Amino acid sequence: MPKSLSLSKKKPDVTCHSNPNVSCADCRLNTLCLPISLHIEEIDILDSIVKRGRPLQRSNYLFRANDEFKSVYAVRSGSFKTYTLSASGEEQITGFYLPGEILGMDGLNNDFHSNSAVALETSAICEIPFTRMEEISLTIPALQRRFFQLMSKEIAGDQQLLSLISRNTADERIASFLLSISARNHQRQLSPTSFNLSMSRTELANYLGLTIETTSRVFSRLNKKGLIKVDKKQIEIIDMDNLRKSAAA
Amino acid sequence: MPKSLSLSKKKPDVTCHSNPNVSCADCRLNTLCLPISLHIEEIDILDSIVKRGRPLQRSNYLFRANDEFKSVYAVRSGSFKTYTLSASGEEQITGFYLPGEILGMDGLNNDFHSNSAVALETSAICEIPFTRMEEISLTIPALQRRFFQLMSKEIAGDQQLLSLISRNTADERIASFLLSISARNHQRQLSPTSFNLSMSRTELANYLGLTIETTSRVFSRLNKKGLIKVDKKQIEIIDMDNLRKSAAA
DNA sequence: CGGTAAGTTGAAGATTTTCAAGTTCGGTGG
DNA sequence: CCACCGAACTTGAAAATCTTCAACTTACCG
Repeated sequence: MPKSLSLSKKKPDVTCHSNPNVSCADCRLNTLCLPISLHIEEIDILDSIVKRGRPLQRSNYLFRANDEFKSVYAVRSGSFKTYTLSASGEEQITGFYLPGEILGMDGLNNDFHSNSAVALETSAICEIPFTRMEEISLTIPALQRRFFQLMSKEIAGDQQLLSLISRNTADERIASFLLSISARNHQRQLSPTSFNLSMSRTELANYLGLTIETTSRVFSRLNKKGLIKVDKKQIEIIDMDNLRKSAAA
Repeated sequence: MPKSLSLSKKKPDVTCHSNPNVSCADCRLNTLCLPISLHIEEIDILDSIVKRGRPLQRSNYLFRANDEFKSVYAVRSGSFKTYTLSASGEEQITGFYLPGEILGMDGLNNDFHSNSAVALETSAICEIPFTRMEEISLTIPALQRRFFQLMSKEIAGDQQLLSLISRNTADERIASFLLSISARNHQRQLSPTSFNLSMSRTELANYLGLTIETTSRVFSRLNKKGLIKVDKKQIEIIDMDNLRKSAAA
């Protein structure tokens, strides 16, 4: 996806969030990401342990299930999916992660990741070594609290998804999903009505507990009803009010 | 809510886990609960902030959605369900909690509980004031880590449930659920093959994303197949191997 | 002992899945 | 630059599972 890709090289450009030179203090995502509610000195300490690597290409793994848990990761640009394998070995997508969101917290349970994480497009991440973070958390209570919050939010998100899948129809699930992406884009100063889905229909179907055919049919239906305009992965929300009603359930 | 108020009267009976006088160090659940991997001195510090209250009766609330978040709770005896309300106001049960399990972590996100928690039977709990726990966590790294682990486990559990609901048939869901209860009982030195479900069919159906009728039919079917013996809420697992196969998917 | 809540069972209906056939897109090589 | 190939997606029709509606039985509580 045509997001950024600035491959460093040139002068520091603090406006571009995929630039590996941008510190947490300067990062335009720091109102969404881990640093929320930290003071500037605290942010600098956090910043000192963050590793900023080169971008991952589409379908590259950030970590795999059963990898040793060492770090959590903040999405700097691009997007990721995480998935677990079900008892029978099928992929179950557990989340999509956008810039400013944290992934990898599934690994704290027993020192190994239970999920795998894959880049859906060219993406950049900030790696936060967990042991280091734990150490500095002991001296920055706000950071400890923030991390608890993030995990709690993850739980809340999973529970909401659970409710969505277990109580709502296919149309409602897709509509809710689109509204979720819309809202998350809005938080990032991106258009809430026009965006590009970085995941395939298959991945979306999997996430929402549907088949690809049903998912495809729902997109066609919402398109025909005039609630959204679908052009492959490019989505435009035409009638937000009625899309909300479709999601309501 | 009728929390704390430890009645403490008679002589300490360390064998009974619903006795409010049992300290963490003596509690027979301390290999499951928060104290895992803490040293004895650390357990004593943790113990000093734990409030042990009188039992809650069936259908009493431990906390309600939108209550201010103050504490997390360890189940001492009995059992609880937690639930959220969906967009349309329907109850979505998010978990069942057995002795030694921790609930209430949904509240860290924004200082208010997103779930409500209700006793399914007469139950006792240990209340752990969260601010106090955060404070002592700063001096007991193992406790901080343990709490991260518990939250991570909660996430893993939710994701597994998600996968179960979104990929498995009604029979598989019920079979998996029974196996889960069986395993958790086993951890508590209770019979893994004979136990009493503390939740109603309606609650179980809700939790597994089914209707009560389907749930009832599945119980009848598993009973007829000779995998389990159902007598109201009393369940006996007759053929563990085939029950596992039924859950496999 | 009666009344209400909980659970069971049957039959019809509905949504989603499965199976199948196309279509479109995107990349690759000629 | 175009043609070709596979992957992704779309659409239709049949099949399956689950839900809904309904009637009935059983259990629980005062």
